[in-house]
Amino acid sequence: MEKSKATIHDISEALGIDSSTVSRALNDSSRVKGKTKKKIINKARELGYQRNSLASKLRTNKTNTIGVIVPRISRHFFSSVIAGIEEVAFNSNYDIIICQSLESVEREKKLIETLLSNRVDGILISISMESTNYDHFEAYKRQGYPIIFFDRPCNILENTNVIINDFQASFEATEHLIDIGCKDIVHFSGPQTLELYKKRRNGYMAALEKHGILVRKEYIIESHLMQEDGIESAKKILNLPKVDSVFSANDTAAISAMQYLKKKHINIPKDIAFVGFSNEPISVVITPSLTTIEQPDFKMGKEAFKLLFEQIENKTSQKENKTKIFSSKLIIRSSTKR
Amino acid sequence: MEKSKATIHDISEALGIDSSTVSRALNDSSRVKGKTKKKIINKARELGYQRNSLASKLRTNKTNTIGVIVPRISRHFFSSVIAGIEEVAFNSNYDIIICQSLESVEREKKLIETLLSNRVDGILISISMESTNYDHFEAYKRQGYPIIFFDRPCNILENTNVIINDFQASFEATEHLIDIGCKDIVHFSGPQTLELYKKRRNGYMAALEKHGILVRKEYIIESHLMQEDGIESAKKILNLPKVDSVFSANDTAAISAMQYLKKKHINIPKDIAFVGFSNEPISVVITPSLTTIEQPDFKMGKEAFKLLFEQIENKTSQKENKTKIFSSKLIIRSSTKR
DNA sequence: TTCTAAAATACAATCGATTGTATTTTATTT
DNA sequence: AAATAAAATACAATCGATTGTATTTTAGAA
Repeated sequence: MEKSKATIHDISEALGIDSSTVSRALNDSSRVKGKTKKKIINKARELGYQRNSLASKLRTNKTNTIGVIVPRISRHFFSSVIAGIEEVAFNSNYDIIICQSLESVEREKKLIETLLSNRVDGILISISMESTNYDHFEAYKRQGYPIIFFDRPCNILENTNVIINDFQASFEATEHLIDIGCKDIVHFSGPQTLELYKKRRNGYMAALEKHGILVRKEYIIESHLMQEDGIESAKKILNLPKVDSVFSANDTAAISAMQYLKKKHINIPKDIAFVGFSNEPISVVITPSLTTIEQPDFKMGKEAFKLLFEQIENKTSQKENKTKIFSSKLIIRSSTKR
Repeated sequence: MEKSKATIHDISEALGIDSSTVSRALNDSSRVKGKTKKKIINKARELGYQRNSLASKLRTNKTNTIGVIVPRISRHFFSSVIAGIEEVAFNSNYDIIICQSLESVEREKKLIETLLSNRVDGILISISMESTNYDHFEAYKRQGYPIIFFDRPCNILENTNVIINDFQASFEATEHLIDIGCKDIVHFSGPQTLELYKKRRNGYMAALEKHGILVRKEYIIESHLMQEDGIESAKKILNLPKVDSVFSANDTAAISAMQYLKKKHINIPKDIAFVGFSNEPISVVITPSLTTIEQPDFKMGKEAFKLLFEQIENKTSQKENKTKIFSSKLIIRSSTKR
């Protein structure tokens, strides 16, 4: 009984004014004039009226809502991107639904289904590590459904990605290690199913090649780059003939590896120097502080929303690839100071 | 054109079967038997049918969705609580909408309005620091709207909170400092509008009193406990006559204060010992590692959802206070080792 | 074969808001 | 006062799915 909310029809009845007029009044239409409008608004307040968005969205076939899917919300990079998205979305009068895939494709697919069944106007997504094929994305894309990928791009036709120049960033990071005199450089790499990690690995390899350093397969350690993977990778390092530095494709793995090695009395950066990726807040707090790559997270979020917004509003340009590449910045800290 | 999705009526027409039967078939009702059901399901797949949840929710007046509002998703404690909520929600076939208030009441109110207009079945919330009065919550509560508070409780009548024993935890934390020989203990406190911070402060004071230590007002430094507040508070410490330790009501402020003091060549824990609150991942990485209080975040999330679920399903017991208090655990690390 | 019960499916109203069109009211002009 | 235009408001269909009730079909019994 208490749950039954007042509707425009209750207001309509109470005032003897048609519900269409009530609707227009509440939407501030010019077709209802001041006096009537005021009466309606007052009555609405009196009855504790609150618009039923479900009905409204159903009727108008527009939700003014977008879905945002990230691997995990606790990652600083992602929460910052979300902050950027929210800022612009708020100004454009869009709501956002935040979801986390937890790196599982299955969950990712289910989330997309849910978002679509709720008829969000578009989706911003950073795909999960588990995603090995892009068929489902391709299907949405083909239907002309507005969807934009950020950070972790998706290489399908006519697709829009918002990314950084991962190759270049990794190249610079690796070159920085070479500059300080490193030769035996390990790379912590992520799943090669993700374009992102391929590019980071390629950047690493290109830097080695440029400086005439042999690329050794066993010096590229692939994992999911989670905390526990960092420890495993650190153990593997200790079994390699000679290692003087690590370029990790993310901070999380770098940091847990550093901690493991510190416990084993290995001096960082003297014995092994470290470069991470993403500039998680933790990287400045750890001792030694971690050299890493800063991404323009907030700006990426803003841009991603803007591009999605364009796709939503002018249905025309959906087929165009508008990939936007941001540049990142190497932040040099103690973990590479010799 | 492409945006116009297939509906049950399209399936109905294509097969010459009434839409009501189609609806039942897709909902796996026993009123439609195997052969018809199969035909319908196949056609649905063929047409790329996808249920319109908006219509369904509107009709049934049930969304199977709850809203979760936290101050910020990037806080480890909150993202862990959310993980707990999601786990149980998933099993109960509920969707969750994650929102962040960013500690702003205005935003918080707007979020609640949006959630309600989308007719979520209930709300889980950890209120913002800015919230000074609970009128709006009281209103929902009075309407019998299912809403449960976690971590940061809301003291209104017949309300359910999922919290830890903040008084006890703070008492123990402070006593631990006393145990290691501290006497001049500063407390970093949060806004006293929040019950939570009052309790933490009271726990601190009670411990001092128990051990015959005078409570000095100027030793209680109140702020929003953000990163920049930690630095400000650290500066204030340096102006106090004598300080041998700090009990901070959260890790964030403790950590930024520690970093500031380290730069000023103050030895932690020798000169000043530190205890934080929440066990953020960063607290174990910083040097020295931070003694802090671990909260059962994941379990709290699970419990919060369960209680909300009960309220949603048996409308009867909504008026009952079922506050659940979890116990926390002091984790002793280097920042208090002498 | 006819009748009856049960099984299967169809009909039609409904959820709450929106919106194109129609109608009524008001104001203006002659 | 009548005619007309403009302003204000009412009517009714619609969005897509659900569901109580009614009807038709099928199967089994007499």
